[in-house]
Amino acid sequence: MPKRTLVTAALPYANGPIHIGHLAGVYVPADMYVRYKRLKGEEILFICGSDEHGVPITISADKEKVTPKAIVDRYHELNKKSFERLGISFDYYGRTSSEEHRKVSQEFFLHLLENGFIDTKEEPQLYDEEAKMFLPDRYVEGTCPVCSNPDARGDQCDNCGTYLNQTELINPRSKVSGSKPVVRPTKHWYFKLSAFQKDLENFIESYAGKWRDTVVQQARSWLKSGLQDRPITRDLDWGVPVPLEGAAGKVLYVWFDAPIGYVTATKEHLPDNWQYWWAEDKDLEWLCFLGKDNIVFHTIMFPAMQMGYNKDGSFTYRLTTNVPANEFMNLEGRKLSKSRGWTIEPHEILDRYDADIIRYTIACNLPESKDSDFSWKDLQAHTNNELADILGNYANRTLTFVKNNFDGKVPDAASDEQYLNSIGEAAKEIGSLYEKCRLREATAATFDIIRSANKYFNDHEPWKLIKSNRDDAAKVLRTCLEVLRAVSTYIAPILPNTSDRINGMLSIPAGKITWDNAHLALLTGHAPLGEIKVLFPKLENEQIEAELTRMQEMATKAEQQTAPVVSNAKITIDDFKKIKLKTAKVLEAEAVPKSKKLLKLQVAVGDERRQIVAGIAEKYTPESIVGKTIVIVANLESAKLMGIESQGMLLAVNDDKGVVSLITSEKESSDGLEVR
RNA sequence: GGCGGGGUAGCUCAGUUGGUUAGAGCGUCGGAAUCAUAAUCCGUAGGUCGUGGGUUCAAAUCCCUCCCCCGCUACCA
Repeated sequence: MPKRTLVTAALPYANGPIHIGHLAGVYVPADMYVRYKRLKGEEILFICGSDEHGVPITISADKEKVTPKAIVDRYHELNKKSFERLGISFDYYGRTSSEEHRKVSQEFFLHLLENGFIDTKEEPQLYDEEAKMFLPDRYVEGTCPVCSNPDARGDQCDNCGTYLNQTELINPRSKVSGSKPVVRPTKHWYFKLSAFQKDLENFIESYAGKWRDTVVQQARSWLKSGLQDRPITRDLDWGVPVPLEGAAGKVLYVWFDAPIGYVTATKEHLPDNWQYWWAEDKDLEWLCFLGKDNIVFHTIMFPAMQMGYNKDGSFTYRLTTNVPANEFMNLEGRKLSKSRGWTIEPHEILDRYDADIIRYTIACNLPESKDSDFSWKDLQAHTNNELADILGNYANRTLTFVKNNFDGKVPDAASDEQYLNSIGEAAKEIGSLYEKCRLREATAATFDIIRSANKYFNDHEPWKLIKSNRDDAAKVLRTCLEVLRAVSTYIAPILPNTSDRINGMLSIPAGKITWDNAHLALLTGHAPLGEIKVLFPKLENEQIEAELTRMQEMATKAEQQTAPVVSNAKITIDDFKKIKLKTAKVLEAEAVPKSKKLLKLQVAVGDERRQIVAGIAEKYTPESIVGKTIVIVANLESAKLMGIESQGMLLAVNDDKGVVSLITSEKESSDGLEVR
């Protein structure tokens, strides 16, 4: 069988639009790789699709009072469209809510069950008697047992950050009916991940030194900690139903069914031939493009699932042969965050910007070895200084020169083979960078070729030759045109639209030229060229400023929406009198172990001694606070923070970066005095 | 808190089996040229390689401390 490569890109979660971070981490690099391979004439299949199950989607649906299907339909279509507009050239873009995916996932589950890698466990879980359903973590709210926040979620308390088990919540309430849920035993299915410890260690070590270091290290880190069996079912009605008797209301956990989506999509695309891309075969490679948050699922979880499936020998899945995971891309120096309004979504900006300039800016800043940054000024700089000035201007000066001096026809002259061959050599180097998934370097090296072409034009001064020796000028321009044609191939993985546009101006049909023959002289003398168009108009400062302003506005708006509602209602003096503020002298202070922010203080309030736990450790050391006279709220209900009782609260000036300064009394005053 | 990754020129990033004056692109400054979207080409300046220590004849590179950023994770390696 011929050597072939399956490329998958992590399935975007259909609970929102993809953003520029996804593009940089996964889809642009995957697409560049795939397009390169196609130009090499290699057999390749590029698979992706929407990941459409899981609790966050049902929560969004509840919030909007629509069905989960309505949510995933919306974002599936939106994202699919965005990918098309960006030229991400999937061979097939599936979705995990499809009927085929249900079948494939259930078959996978049953096969693992038969092979003995799935267990069941009974465990207590909260059940909503009114809604008649078990409640997944996030469907329960209640009082946090650690910090007493009344609105902690079943999986985590947003106030103190503690991860919780839903049964730990005090006064739990169902988000579905509002009623108080009861604890009931429920059965869940577990994948025996622990059984694959040894096999996975061998698997990962066999790729040590070949895969990116960060990927191997991350996987090792998981293995070192010892693998635990993981639950693969949840009580939910949105997802792939567990195909067993007595499993009503149980669906497969999204982490289990999502990677199977790669198989499903292949099957839907090639119903009769999908095994060609999935059956173990030394000539078949499988590359998983994904972001760093996804490494564990593709190096540990899914390989283990495949190993379990393969055990009986009826079908042997190809395990991944490379996981070129990327780090994250920040935006204007800050982390991307949809909830903070700090994001760029392709469907928003593709009306204003050529997809290729976005692809190029991303390609120049791929977060291959560490987090990188996307900024509008950077987009402007790359567009104006490189795309317009180096590539666009090279095309323009060459074509215009031919138009003005050679009647707009390819000069009928021999080209400079030595120079063309040197370009062919450079392209070989670039090819090996693509093979190694060093795509940012490949991008830079590609533009070095175009820089050399500008230099060639300069050095040979055809504008002088045309007056003294027309034949020599013809040779130079013929060469420059051939180089432009070659360049249109070399840029195709990065700038597919631009490549087509250049081919159009050269009047050559796309498709006949390969990566390996692109440097050969392939034009025909006297062939007329097409209409010359400017490839990249420059981006003006005003336009970039407008984008920055727009982003600030979005962020401000998001902040206002999420900011806690501060009541503007006036309070009476009597209300204020309810709060007893007193001075207190700090006698002792120590850091609370295992906490970042907390200090445990012993304070004197008059004759009384109190213990107060305060979140000021990031700004104050225990030593620096001992002896200070501070202000506390003396009649606050006591609370437990990290299991330590706190009898009161101290006052301090806060800003968004945390506590800035304690409120102390200006003059030395004794403790226990009232503050008014 | 634990684990993993990162902290190198104004900006975005390369660079570790330790070894001559630490690299690239962009930006800066100067020059050449004028075919071209004033676009190109050549040259210049600019870094105590996060901090503090250690190993070594020699450290951006190896070891240790600490600080900062990112991801994963949560009675836990």
